[in-house]
Amino acid sequence: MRTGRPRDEKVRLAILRAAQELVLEKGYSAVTTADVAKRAAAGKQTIYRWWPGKGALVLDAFSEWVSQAPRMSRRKPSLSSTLVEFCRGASEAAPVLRALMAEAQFDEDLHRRLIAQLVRPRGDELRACLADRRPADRELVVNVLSGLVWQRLMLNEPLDARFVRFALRVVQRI
Amino acid sequence: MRTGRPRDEKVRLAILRAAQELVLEKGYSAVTTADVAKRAAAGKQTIYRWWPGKGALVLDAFSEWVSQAPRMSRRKPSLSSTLVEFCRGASEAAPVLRALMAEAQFDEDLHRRLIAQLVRPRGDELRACLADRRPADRELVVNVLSGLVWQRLMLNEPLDARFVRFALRVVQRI
Amino acid sequence: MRTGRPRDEKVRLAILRAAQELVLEKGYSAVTTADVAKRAAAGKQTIYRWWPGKGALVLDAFSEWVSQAPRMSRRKPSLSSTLVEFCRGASEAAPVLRALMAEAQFDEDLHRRLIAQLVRPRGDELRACLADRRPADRELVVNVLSGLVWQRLMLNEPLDARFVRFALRVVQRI
Amino acid sequence: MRTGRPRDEKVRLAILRAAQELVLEKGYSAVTTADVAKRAAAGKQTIYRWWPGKGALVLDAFSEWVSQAPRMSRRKPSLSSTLVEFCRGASEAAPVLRALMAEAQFDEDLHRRLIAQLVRPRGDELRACLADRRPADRELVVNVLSGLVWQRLMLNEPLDARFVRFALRVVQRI
DNA sequence: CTGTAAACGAGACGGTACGTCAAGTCTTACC
DNA sequence: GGTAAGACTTGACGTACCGTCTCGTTTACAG
Repeated sequence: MRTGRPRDEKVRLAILRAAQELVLEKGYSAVTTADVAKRAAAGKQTIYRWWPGKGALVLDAFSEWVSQAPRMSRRKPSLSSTLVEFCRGASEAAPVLRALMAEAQFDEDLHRRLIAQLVRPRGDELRACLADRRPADRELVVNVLSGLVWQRLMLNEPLDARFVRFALRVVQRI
Repeated sequence: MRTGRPRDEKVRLAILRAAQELVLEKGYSAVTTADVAKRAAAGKQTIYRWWPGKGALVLDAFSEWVSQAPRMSRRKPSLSSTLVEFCRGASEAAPVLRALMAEAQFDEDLHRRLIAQLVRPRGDELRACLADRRPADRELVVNVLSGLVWQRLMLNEPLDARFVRFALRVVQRI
Repeated sequence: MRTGRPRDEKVRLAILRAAQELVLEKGYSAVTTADVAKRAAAGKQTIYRWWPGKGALVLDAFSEWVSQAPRMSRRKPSLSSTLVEFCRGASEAAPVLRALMAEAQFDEDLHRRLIAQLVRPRGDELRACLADRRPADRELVVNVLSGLVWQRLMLNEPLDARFVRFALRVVQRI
Repeated sequence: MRTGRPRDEKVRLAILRAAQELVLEKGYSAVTTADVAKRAAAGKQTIYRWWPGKGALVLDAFSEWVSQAPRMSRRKPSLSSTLVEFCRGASEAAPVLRALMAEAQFDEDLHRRLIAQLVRPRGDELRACLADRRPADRELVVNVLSGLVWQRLMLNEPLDARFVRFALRVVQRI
């Protein structure tokens, strides 16, 4: 049986919400774990008990945010609509995504989490839209598309409609 | 006319060499400007007088390194040989490139320098190999290739021969 | 009438024993209430329910220890033998006594407890050996002797036989 | 030759003054190194560069304070006047002295500093007043007097005129 | 040859974030 | 209501790195 005081879900949510708000307000690098604790009316120690650092915390905060917009559609979505939606989300969260990917370059653990929580799921979504392609082609397309998107993010170029058309044109050629 | 003591070229080179050595030995994030100054038998101030920070310094250090292997060939190189060479270089310097691109996400100025000194030149090299393609296609291919490479770097996946074959296959389809 | 579960004497003793052991093993300041709880297989709350803090707990732990060596002698003991015994005890427990007196300087409540449980009883023992002196002299001697001992403790100087001779010489002069 | 930027005397004094002021205002344990740094408009690191911690800093701050009241008298002062002066100073600074002696019980280095900077000098002053006594007696008296004073401090009892008379009576008997 | 002005090595400095630690309180389920 | 377990808030701690500053010294060029 589990003993001791159970983890307080309200505190967990308050921390995630505070992290998200602060990052949106001031940007990733201007936020400190102490700021988040303050805003969440929590102790710094509580944050460090459950997350290894700012990166993993912010990643969780935005992972939950993404998950709150569930993909309900029962039917297989089209590639183009998925890509549009994909770029819209990435565009909104661009500063956070850039910061997380950057931080992950300095932090092996965060790198793993980032891939598992953000990179892979998005790849899988794309893959799901390409069920009718041959497996080898599918990987090609997924790699090219996500490569284009991440490059665009890191080079701080817009992920707009023009980009989506560009990407789709590339894919049709393959 | 400029008066005062002129900049000491030996010092400049010692700093660049020290930066390069230390980054190769301990990795980008484990090196501080103070470390570089110490190793180069220079003062921290001398570093900050000529570079805005660690990022720009390391970028310069590795730009010079890259330039030391000049592309001598007078004749237009093939895309595949260029890509092979490209990946070989990127693979060797992968940890530094990852760190610089990451740091650039937090530093507007470094971001500009990185694009001007590393990203754009490499794009131009690729473009030069694609002189026979239609301009629109050329951009497509350059984008896709550099997207694939940077993604590979940031996800810490190998830029090996298998990857080169993969990339070339993609390009041939376009 | 008292309701609810009565205080568990075994727990009380386990806590006191754990506190004593740990303080002897690692020293007062290296021990935390959490450590004591762990060793005693008790909860931190149980400690804080019955003692205001580490200081009072350790004081109790060592008060009991001291009391376990009860002074049985029915006849009035001599000053010199009392002093010898006094110094022997103080010497053994010196680190704890130093720490408790130190802690008491930052904690009003512990200060009172320390005086009531350790300082005053020892003064009274001395007083009992000086029944044949004039009251005013008696206070003089008690003050001088306990002053010498506490000073010796706080300055971390030995309370050895040489010191006892020294102290007795002082007293004979008064 | 001394190289590098020399230590800034103004900063050193600002830190000592800030430490002294804050300790007098809020009491030793309510003051943190960060507070002192803030008040002195200094960096925390600057404090830790020159002092091992709060204890040594406060000790220095009050050592200087004591030294600013120099004993100018060329002629040998009387024991009683020295003792009066002694008690007056100890009485004023009582809270700080108690805290420092307490802290020193947990900190070997501070203990040494405290003895060298405060305990020994005061003992020497007393010794100087007892030049006409036999050496063995002298030590006796010095020990008894300082023992009485420190005990009085640690037990938080007043070092008033009554105490001085008491102490002098003791000494005359020896 | 001499004065001036910038470069330089050394390292102190103010500032800020970090991650850890202990103290004391609170919340479960069990007894 | 006592108890074990352990999560919680709070706040000090000491460290690390950043970029600036302030010394004394060195080096070129100007007068």
